[in-house]
Amino acid sequence: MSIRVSIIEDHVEFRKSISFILNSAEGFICSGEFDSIESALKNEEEPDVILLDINLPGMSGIEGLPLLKKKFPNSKIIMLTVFEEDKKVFHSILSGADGYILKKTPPTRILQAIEDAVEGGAPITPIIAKQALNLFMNYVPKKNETSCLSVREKEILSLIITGLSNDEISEKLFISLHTVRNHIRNIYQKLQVHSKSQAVVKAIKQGIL
Amino acid sequence: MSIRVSIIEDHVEFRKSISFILNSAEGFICSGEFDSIESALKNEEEPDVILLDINLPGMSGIEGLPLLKKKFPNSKIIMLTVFEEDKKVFHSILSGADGYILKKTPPTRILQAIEDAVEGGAPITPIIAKQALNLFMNYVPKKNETSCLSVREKEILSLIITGLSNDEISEKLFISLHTVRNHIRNIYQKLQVHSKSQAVVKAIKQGIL
DNA sequence: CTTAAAATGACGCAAATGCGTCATTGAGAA
DNA sequence: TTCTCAATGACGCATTTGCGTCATTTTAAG
Repeated sequence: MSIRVSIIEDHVEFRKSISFILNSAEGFICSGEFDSIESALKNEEEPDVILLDINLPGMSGIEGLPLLKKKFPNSKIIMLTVFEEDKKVFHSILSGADGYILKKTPPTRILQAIEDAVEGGAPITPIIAKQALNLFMNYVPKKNETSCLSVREKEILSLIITGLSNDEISEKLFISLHTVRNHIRNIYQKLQVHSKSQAVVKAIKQGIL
Repeated sequence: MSIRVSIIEDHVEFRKSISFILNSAEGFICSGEFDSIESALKNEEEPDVILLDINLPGMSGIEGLPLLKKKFPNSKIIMLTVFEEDKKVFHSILSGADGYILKKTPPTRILQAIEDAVEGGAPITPIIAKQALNLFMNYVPKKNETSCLSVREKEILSLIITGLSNDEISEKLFISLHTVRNHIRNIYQKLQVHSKSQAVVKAIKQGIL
Protein backbone atom coordinates (compact mmCIF):
# COMPACT_ATOMS: atom_id res chain seq x y z
CA MET A 1 0.00 0.00 0.00
CA SER A 2 1.62 3.18 -1.16
CA ILE A 3 1.05 6.46 0.61
CA ARG A 4 -1.30 8.61 -1.44
CA VAL A 5 -0.16 12.21 -1.54
CA SER A 6 -1.95 15.24 -2.95
CA ILE A 7 -0.17 18.47 -3.64
CA ILE A 8 -1.71 21.91 -3.70
CA GLU A 9 0.72 24.43 -5.11
CA ASP A 10 0.27 27.10 -7.73
CA HIS A 11 3.85 27.10 -8.94
CA VAL A 12 3.71 24.61 -11.80
CA GLU A 13 7.34 23.58 -11.93
CA PHE A 14 7.61 22.92 -8.25
CA ARG A 15 4.37 20.99 -8.29
CA LYS A 16 5.50 18.84 -11.20
CA SER A 17 8.84 18.14 -9.64
CA ILE A 18 7.27 17.01 -6.38
CA SER A 19 4.81 14.76 -8.13
CA PHE A 20 7.68 13.32 -10.14
CA ILE A 21 9.65 12.63 -7.00
CA LEU A 22 6.65 11.01 -5.37
CA ASN A 23 5.86 8.77 -8.28
CA SER A 24 9.48 7.78 -8.72
CA ALA A 25 9.87 6.79 -5.08
CA GLU A 26 8.97 3.42 -3.71
CA GLY A 27 5.84 3.52 -1.58
CA PHE A 28 4.49 6.91 -2.66
CA ILE A 29 1.88 7.92 -5.18
CA CYS A 30 0.90 11.41 -6.17
CA SER A 31 -2.86 11.09 -6.13
CA GLY A 32 -3.68 14.64 -7.04
CA GLU A 33 -2.23 17.92 -8.25
CA PHE A 34 -4.02 21.18 -7.72
CA ASP A 35 -3.20 24.85 -8.11
CA SER A 36 -5.75 26.12 -5.60
CA ILE A 37 -7.73 25.17 -2.53
CA GLU A 38 -10.91 25.54 -4.50
CA SER A 39 -10.00 22.96 -7.09
CA ALA A 40 -8.62 20.60 -4.45
CA LEU A 41 -11.92 20.70 -2.62
CA LYS A 42 -13.75 19.49 -5.71
CA ASN A 43 -11.80 16.28 -5.55
CA GLU A 44 -13.59 13.44 -3.80
CA GLU A 45 -10.78 11.02 -3.05
CA GLU A 46 -9.24 11.43 0.38
CA PRO A 47 -5.45 11.27 0.23
CA ASP A 48 -3.23 10.10 3.08
CA VAL A 49 -1.21 13.27 3.02
CA ILE A 50 -1.78 16.70 1.56
CA LEU A 51 1.16 18.95 0.77
CA LEU A 52 -0.20 22.47 1.01
CA ASP A 53 1.54 25.60 -0.14
CA ILE A 54 1.20 28.25 2.53
CA ASN A 55 0.99 30.99 -0.09
CA LEU A 56 -1.65 30.48 -2.71
CA PRO A 57 -3.37 32.98 -4.97
CA GLY A 58 -7.00 33.44 -4.03
CA MET A 59 -7.63 31.50 -0.88
CA SER A 60 -4.36 31.12 1.00
CA GLY A 61 -3.13 27.88 2.42
CA ILE A 62 -3.91 29.04 5.90
CA GLU A 63 -7.47 29.93 5.05
CA GLY A 64 -7.90 26.68 3.21
CA LEU A 65 -6.47 24.49 5.95
CA PRO A 66 -9.64 24.25 8.02
CA LEU A 67 -11.74 23.56 4.94
CA LEU A 68 -9.43 20.78 3.83
CA LYS A 69 -9.39 19.33 7.32
CA LYS A 70 -13.15 19.29 7.32
CA LYS A 71 -13.48 17.66 3.95
CA PHE A 72 -10.60 15.24 4.47
CA PRO A 73 -10.52 14.61 8.20
CA ASN A 74 -8.14 11.69 7.94
CA SER A 75 -5.57 13.34 5.72
CA LYS A 76 -2.39 14.61 7.28
CA ILE A 77 -1.61 18.09 6.09
CA ILE A 78 1.94 19.30 5.66
CA MET A 79 2.49 22.96 4.96
CA LEU A 80 5.06 23.97 2.40
CA THR A 81 6.73 27.20 3.30
CA VAL A 82 9.60 29.42 2.35
CA PHE A 83 12.02 30.75 4.86
CA GLU A 84 10.68 34.11 5.83
CA GLU A 85 7.12 33.24 6.61
CA ASP A 86 7.42 32.65 10.33
CA LYS A 87 4.16 34.34 11.23
CA LYS A 88 2.33 32.20 8.75
CA VAL A 89 3.79 29.03 10.15
CA PHE A 90 2.47 30.13 13.48
CA HIS A 91 -1.01 30.54 12.15
CA SER A 92 -0.85 27.21 10.40
CA ILE A 93 0.01 25.55 13.65
CA LEU A 94 -3.00 27.15 15.26
CA SER A 95 -5.15 25.90 12.42
CA GLY A 96 -3.92 22.42 13.07
CA ALA A 97 -1.46 21.57 10.32
CA ASP A 98 0.38 18.32 10.89
CA GLY A 99 3.78 19.41 9.71
CA TYR A 100 5.80 22.19 8.15
CA ILE A 101 8.64 21.80 5.76
CA LEU A 102 10.71 24.24 3.80
CA LYS A 103 10.25 24.12 0.05
CA LYS A 104 13.95 23.80 -0.43
CA THR A 105 14.07 20.65 1.68
CA PRO A 106 15.87 17.92 -0.26
CA PRO A 107 13.61 15.25 -1.79
CA THR A 108 14.64 12.45 0.53
CA ARG A 109 13.76 14.52 3.55
CA ILE A 110 10.42 15.42 2.07
CA LEU A 111 9.60 11.76 1.69
CA GLN A 112 10.76 11.20 5.24
CA ALA A 113 8.51 13.99 6.42
CA ILE A 114 5.52 12.47 4.67
CA GLU A 115 6.18 9.18 6.39
CA ASP A 116 6.55 10.91 9.73
CA ALA A 117 3.21 12.61 9.28
CA VAL A 118 1.48 9.36 8.41
CA GLU A 119 2.93 7.83 11.55
CA GLY A 120 1.45 10.59 13.64
CA GLY A 121 4.49 12.79 14.11
CA ALA A 122 4.85 16.41 13.16
CA PRO A 123 7.64 16.80 10.66
CA ILE A 124 9.32 20.10 11.20
CA THR A 125 12.64 21.25 9.93
CA PRO A 126 14.94 22.48 12.67
CA ILE A 127 14.85 26.07 11.52
CA ILE A 128 11.07 26.20 11.40
CA ALA A 129 10.87 24.57 14.80
CA LYS A 130 13.04 27.30 16.22
CA GLN A 131 10.94 30.02 14.66
CA ALA A 132 7.73 28.49 15.89
CA LEU A 133 9.02 28.00 19.39
CA ASN A 134 10.19 31.59 19.56
CA LEU A 135 6.79 32.80 18.49
CA PHE A 136 5.06 30.61 21.02
CA MET A 137 7.23 32.02 23.74
CA ASN A 138 5.45 35.34 23.29
CA TYR A 139 2.19 33.73 24.21
CA VAL A 140 3.39 32.26 27.42
CA PRO A 141 3.04 34.33 30.53
CA LYS A 142 6.24 35.67 32.02
CA LYS A 143 6.26 36.27 35.71
CA ASN A 144 7.08 39.82 36.63
CA GLU A 145 5.54 42.63 38.56
CA THR A 146 2.73 40.64 40.06
CA SER A 147 5.26 38.88 42.21
CA CYS A 148 5.58 42.01 44.31
CA LEU A 149 2.07 41.37 45.53
CA SER A 150 1.65 39.84 48.94
CA VAL A 151 0.19 36.37 49.25
CA ARG A 152 -3.15 37.70 50.33
CA GLU A 153 -3.22 40.18 47.50
CA LYS A 154 -2.50 37.49 44.94
CA GLU A 155 -5.25 35.42 46.44
CA ILE A 156 -7.72 38.24 46.08
CA LEU A 157 -6.55 39.07 42.61
CA SER A 158 -7.11 35.55 41.47
CA LEU A 159 -10.59 35.60 42.90
CA ILE A 160 -11.25 38.75 40.95
CA ILE A 161 -10.11 36.95 37.84
CA THR A 162 -12.51 34.17 38.68
CA GLY A 163 -15.18 36.80 38.32
CA LEU A 164 -16.17 37.35 41.92
CA SER A 165 -17.39 40.70 43.21
CA ASN A 166 -15.91 42.34 46.27
CA ASP A 167 -18.86 41.15 48.23
CA GLU A 168 -18.41 37.53 47.21
CA ILE A 169 -14.71 37.73 47.93
CA SER A 170 -15.33 38.99 51.45
CA GLU A 171 -17.67 36.06 52.08
CA LYS A 172 -15.30 33.54 50.62
CA LEU A 173 -12.32 34.73 52.65
CA PHE A 174 -14.30 35.46 55.82
CA ILE A 175 -13.08 39.02 55.93
CA SER A 176 -14.99 42.24 55.82
CA LEU A 177 -15.89 44.04 52.63
CA HIS A 178 -13.79 46.95 53.82
CA THR A 179 -10.73 44.77 54.02
CA VAL A 180 -11.28 43.46 50.55
CA ARG A 181 -11.49 46.96 49.23
CA ASN A 182 -8.33 47.94 51.00
CA HIS A 183 -6.48 45.01 49.52
CA ILE A 184 -7.75 45.82 46.08
CA ARG A 185 -6.67 49.39 46.55
CA ASN A 186 -3.19 48.21 47.36
CA ILE A 187 -3.18 45.88 44.39
CA TYR A 188 -4.13 48.75 42.13
CA GLN A 189 -1.29 50.82 43.43
CA LYS A 190 1.28 48.10 42.98
CA LEU A 191 0.09 47.25 39.50
CA GLN A 192 -0.41 50.88 38.59
CA VAL A 193 -4.00 50.46 37.51
CA HIS A 194 -7.29 51.99 38.51
CA SER A 195 -9.95 49.40 37.87
CA LYS A 196 -10.65 45.73 38.05
CA SER A 197 -10.60 45.29 34.30
CA GLN A 198 -7.14 46.77 34.07
CA ALA A 199 -5.92 44.70 36.97
CA VAL A 200 -7.29 41.56 35.38
CA VAL A 201 -5.55 42.29 32.10
CA LYS A 202 -2.22 42.92 33.79
CA ALA A 203 -2.54 39.89 35.97
CA ILE A 204 -3.30 37.58 33.10
CA LYS A 205 -0.61 38.97 30.85
CA GLN A 206 1.98 38.51 33.54
CA GLY A 207 0.76 35.18 34.60
CA ILE A 208 -0.94 34.96 37.94
CA LEU A 209 -3.66 32.98 36.28
CA MET B 1 37.34 21.65 14.01
CA SER B 2 35.25 19.01 15.66
CA ILE B 3 32.10 19.82 17.54
CA ARG B 4 32.75 19.55 21.26
CA VAL B 5 29.89 17.82 23.04
CA SER B 6 29.31 17.41 26.77
CA ILE B 7 26.84 14.92 28.12
CA ILE B 8 25.05 15.13 31.44
CA GLU B 9 23.28 11.88 32.20
CA ASP B 10 23.21 9.76 35.33
CA HIS B 11 22.65 6.47 33.57
CA VAL B 12 26.22 5.23 33.10
CA GLU B 13 25.70 2.84 30.22
CA PHE B 14 23.77 5.30 28.16
CA ARG B 15 26.33 8.01 28.86
CA LYS B 16 29.21 5.76 27.86
CA SER B 17 27.52 4.66 24.70
CA ILE B 18 26.83 8.22 23.64
CA SER B 19 30.38 9.29 24.30
CA PHE B 20 31.60 6.29 22.36
CA ILE B 21 29.40 7.20 19.43
CA LEU B 22 30.61 10.78 19.55
CA ASN B 23 34.28 9.90 19.68
CA SER B 24 33.91 7.33 16.95
CA ALA B 25 32.22 9.73 14.59
CA GLU B 26 34.02 12.10 12.29
CA GLY B 27 33.72 15.71 13.45
CA PHE B 28 32.58 15.11 17.01
CA ILE B 29 34.41 14.97 20.33
CA CYS B 30 32.96 14.14 23.69
CA SER B 31 34.50 16.87 25.79
CA GLY B 32 32.88 15.97 29.05
CA GLU B 33 30.82 13.38 30.84
CA PHE B 34 28.87 14.21 33.98
CA ASP B 35 26.27 12.49 36.09
CA SER B 36 24.77 15.64 37.54
CA ILE B 37 24.22 19.32 36.91
CA GLU B 38 26.35 20.14 39.91
CA SER B 39 29.44 18.38 38.61
CA ALA B 40 28.94 19.73 35.12
CA LEU B 41 28.91 23.27 36.49
CA LYS B 42 32.33 22.76 38.02
CA ASN B 43 33.77 22.27 34.58
CA GLU B 44 35.31 25.37 33.05
CA GLU B 45 35.50 24.51 29.39
CA GLU B 46 32.53 25.65 27.35
CA PRO B 47 31.38 22.94 24.97
CA ASP B 48 29.60 23.61 21.68
CA VAL B 49 26.70 21.39 22.60
CA ILE B 50 25.42 19.97 25.86
CA LEU B 51 23.28 16.86 25.87
CA LEU B 52 21.18 17.12 29.01
CA ASP B 53 19.08 14.39 30.51
CA ILE B 54 15.70 15.78 31.46
CA ASN B 55 15.49 13.49 34.49
CA LEU B 56 18.45 13.70 36.81
CA PRO B 57 18.74 12.77 40.44
CA GLY B 58 19.16 15.81 42.65
CA MET B 59 18.76 18.86 40.48
CA SER B 60 16.66 17.93 37.44
CA GLY B 61 17.60 18.81 33.91
CA ILE B 62 14.91 21.44 33.79
CA GLU B 63 16.11 23.14 36.94
CA GLY B 64 19.68 22.98 35.74
CA LEU B 65 18.98 24.35 32.30
CA PRO B 66 19.01 28.03 33.26
CA LEU B 67 22.16 27.57 35.31
CA LEU B 68 23.95 25.89 32.44
CA LYS B 69 22.77 28.54 30.04
CA LYS B 70 24.19 31.19 32.33
CA LYS B 71 27.53 29.53 32.78
CA PHE B 72 27.85 28.44 29.14
CA PRO B 73 25.94 31.06 27.20
CA ASN B 74 27.28 29.92 23.84
CA SER B 75 26.56 26.25 24.26
CA LYS B 76 23.57 24.77 22.55
CA ILE B 77 21.60 22.58 24.90
CA ILE B 78 19.74 19.54 23.68
CA MET B 79 17.43 17.79 26.09
CA LEU B 80 17.38 14.02 26.21
CA THR B 81 13.96 12.71 27.00
CA VAL B 82 11.96 9.55 27.09
CA PHE B 83 8.60 9.22 25.51
CA GLU B 84 6.14 10.02 28.21
CA GLU B 85 7.55 13.25 29.54
CA ASP B 86 5.54 15.68 27.50
CA LYS B 87 5.02 18.17 30.32
CA LYS B 88 8.70 18.26 30.95
CA VAL B 89 9.48 18.96 27.34
CA PHE B 90 7.14 21.86 27.59
CA HIS B 91 8.96 23.30 30.56
CA SER B 92 12.30 22.80 28.88
CA ILE B 93 11.12 24.80 25.93
CA LEU B 94 10.10 27.59 28.23
CA SER B 95 13.49 27.48 29.84
CA GLY B 96 15.07 27.89 26.47
CA ALA B 97 16.47 24.53 25.45
CA ASP B 98 17.74 24.39 21.89
CA GLY B 99 16.48 20.96 21.00
CA TYR B 100 14.76 17.83 22.25
CA ILE B 101 15.50 14.32 21.19
CA LEU B 102 14.28 10.98 22.36
CA LYS B 103 16.85 8.78 24.03
CA LYS B 104 16.02 5.96 21.70
CA THR B 105 16.84 8.06 18.66
CA PRO B 106 19.29 6.16 16.46
CA PRO B 107 22.93 7.35 16.64
CA THR B 108 23.04 8.87 13.17
CA ARG B 109 20.07 11.01 13.95
CA ILE B 110 21.57 12.13 17.22
CA LEU B 111 24.65 13.32 15.41
CA GLN B 112 22.41 15.04 12.89
CA ALA B 113 20.58 16.73 15.72
CA ILE B 114 23.79 18.00 17.23
CA GLU B 115 24.79 19.49 13.91
CA ASP B 116 21.37 21.07 13.53
CA ALA B 117 21.67 22.69 16.92
CA VAL B 118 25.10 24.10 16.12
CA GLU B 119 23.68 25.58 12.94
CA GLY B 120 20.99 27.36 14.93
CA GLY B 121 18.08 25.04 14.34
CA ALA B 122 16.02 23.28 16.95
CA PRO B 123 16.29 19.55 16.46
CA ILE B 124 13.06 17.92 17.45
CA THR B 125 11.87 14.47 16.69
CA PRO B 126 8.48 14.41 15.01
CA ILE B 127 6.74 12.84 17.97
CA ILE B 128 8.09 15.36 20.42
CA ALA B 129 7.20 18.18 18.10
CA LYS B 130 3.63 16.97 18.04
CA GLN B 131 3.48 16.73 21.82
CA ALA B 132 4.95 20.17 22.27
CA LEU B 133 2.64 21.74 19.77
CA ASN B 134 -0.37 20.17 21.41
CA LEU B 135 0.68 21.53 24.76
CA PHE B 136 1.27 24.97 23.35
CA MET B 137 -2.16 24.96 21.85
CA ASN B 138 -3.58 25.11 25.36
CA TYR B 139 -1.84 28.41 25.89
CA VAL B 140 -3.10 29.98 22.77
CA PRO B 141 -6.44 31.63 22.63
CA LYS B 142 -9.05 29.75 20.63
CA LYS B 143 -11.58 31.89 18.89
CA ASN B 144 -15.04 30.80 19.82
CA GLU B 145 -17.93 32.51 21.42
CA THR B 146 -16.50 35.95 21.04
CA SER B 147 -16.94 35.63 17.33
CA CYS B 148 -20.66 35.93 17.80
CA LEU B 149 -20.10 39.51 18.87
CA SER B 150 -20.81 42.19 16.34
CA VAL B 151 -17.99 44.33 15.01
CA ARG B 152 -18.95 47.22 17.18
CA GLU B 153 -19.18 45.05 20.22
CA LYS B 154 -15.75 43.62 19.67
CA GLU B 155 -14.44 47.12 19.26
CA ILE B 156 -15.90 48.16 22.57
CA LEU B 157 -14.75 45.01 24.28
CA SER B 158 -11.20 45.60 23.18
CA LEU B 159 -11.37 49.15 24.50
CA ILE B 160 -12.51 47.75 27.82
CA ILE B 161 -9.51 45.48 27.80
CA THR B 162 -7.34 48.49 27.13
CA GLY B 163 -8.64 49.72 30.45
CA LEU B 164 -10.98 52.49 29.38
CA SER B 165 -14.09 53.39 31.35
CA ASN B 166 -17.50 53.63 29.73
CA ASP B 167 -17.10 57.35 29.71
CA GLU B 168 -13.79 57.26 27.90
CA ILE B 169 -15.13 54.77 25.41
CA SER B 170 -18.05 57.00 24.56
CA GLU B 171 -15.69 59.88 23.91
CA LYS B 172 -13.33 57.79 21.86
CA LEU B 173 -16.08 56.39 19.63
CA PHE B 174 -18.11 59.60 19.47
CA ILE B 175 -21.20 57.88 20.77
CA SER B 176 -23.26 58.54 23.85
CA LEU B 177 -22.57 56.95 27.21
CA HIS B 178 -25.99 55.33 26.99
CA THR B 179 -25.06 53.59 23.79
CA VAL B 180 -21.85 52.30 25.26
CA ARG B 181 -23.74 50.85 28.15
CA ASN B 182 -26.24 49.20 25.86
CA HIS B 183 -23.45 47.61 23.86
CA ILE B 184 -21.78 46.38 27.00
CA ARG B 185 -25.06 44.98 28.18
CA ASN B 186 -25.36 43.01 24.96
CA ILE B 187 -21.78 41.82 25.24
CA TYR B 188 -22.47 40.56 28.73
CA GLN B 189 -25.46 38.64 27.56
CA LYS B 190 -23.63 37.03 24.67
CA LEU B 191 -20.65 36.11 26.81
CA GLN B 192 -22.82 35.10 29.73
CA VAL B 193 -21.07 37.35 32.22
CA HIS B 194 -22.13 40.13 34.53
CA SER B 195 -19.17 42.42 34.93
CA LYS B 196 -16.26 43.92 33.11
CA SER B 197 -13.71 41.79 34.85
CA GLN B 198 -15.45 38.62 33.81
CA ALA B 199 -15.87 39.87 30.27
CA VAL B 200 -12.18 40.73 30.11
CA VAL B 201 -11.17 37.28 31.28
CA LYS B 202 -13.40 35.55 28.78
CA ALA B 203 -12.31 37.80 25.99
CA ILE B 204 -8.64 37.23 26.63
CA LYS B 205 -8.97 33.50 27.05
CA GLN B 206 -10.83 33.21 23.80
CA GLY B 207 -8.67 35.60 21.96
CA ILE B 208 -10.09 38.95 21.08
CA LEU B 209 -6.94 40.48 22.40
C1' DC C 1 -39.69 45.53 -0.46
C1' DT C 2 -40.18 43.67 3.88
C1' DT C 3 -38.04 41.95 7.90
C1' DA C 4 -34.60 41.14 11.17
C1' DA C 5 -30.54 42.48 13.29
C1' DA C 6 -27.23 46.07 14.64
C1' DA C 7 -26.28 50.41 16.20
C1' DT C 8 -27.74 54.32 18.24
C1' DG C 9 -29.97 57.00 22.02
C1' DA C 10 -32.58 57.81 26.38
C1' DC C 11 -34.26 57.69 31.78
C1' DG C 12 -33.87 55.94 36.33
C1' DC C 13 -32.34 53.32 40.19
C1' DA C 14 -29.99 50.18 43.20
C1' DA C 15 -25.71 48.28 43.82
C1' DA C 16 -20.85 48.13 43.24
C1' DT C 17 -16.70 50.48 42.85
C1' DG C 18 -12.63 53.61 43.58
C1' DC C 19 -10.55 56.52 46.78
C1' DG C 20 -9.38 59.44 50.93
C1' DT C 21 -8.44 58.91 55.68
C1' DC C 22 -7.74 56.49 59.78
C1' DA C 23 -7.06 52.57 63.43
C1' DT C 24 -5.68 47.96 65.41
C1' DT C 25 -3.17 43.74 65.51
C1' DG C 26 0.44 40.40 64.86
C1' DA C 27 4.78 38.80 62.80
C1' DG C 28 9.21 39.53 61.54
C1' DA C 29 13.32 42.64 61.01
C1' DA C 30 16.65 45.84 62.87
C1' DT D 1 12.82 45.89 72.23
C1' DT D 2 11.32 48.90 69.00
C1' DC D 3 9.80 49.58 64.43
C1' DT D 4 8.07 48.49 60.12
C1' DC D 5 4.80 46.25 57.28
C1' DA D 6 1.14 43.13 55.93
C1' DA D 7 -3.44 42.09 57.16
C1' DT D 8 -7.39 43.43 59.10
C1' DG D 9 -11.27 46.67 59.83
C1' DA D 10 -13.94 51.03 59.49
C1' DC D 11 -16.71 55.52 57.53
C1' DG D 12 -18.08 58.46 53.90
C1' DC D 13 -18.68 60.09 49.31
C1' DA D 14 -18.61 60.93 44.43
C1' DT D 15 -18.67 57.94 40.33
C1' DT D 16 -19.30 54.13 37.78
C1' DT D 17 -21.64 50.21 36.75
C1' DG D 18 -25.28 46.79 35.76
C1' DC D 19 -29.85 46.33 34.50
C1' DG D 20 -34.89 47.23 33.32
C1' DT D 21 -37.51 49.33 29.75
C1' DC D 22 -38.17 51.75 25.66
C1' DA D 23 -37.41 54.20 20.97
C1' DT D 24 -35.21 55.54 16.44
C1' DT D 25 -32.28 54.66 12.63
C1' DT D 26 -29.26 52.24 9.75
C1' DT D 27 -27.78 48.01 7.69
C1' DA D 28 -28.08 43.39 5.99
C1' DA D 29 -30.54 39.63 4.54
C1' DG D 30 -34.54 37.36 2.48
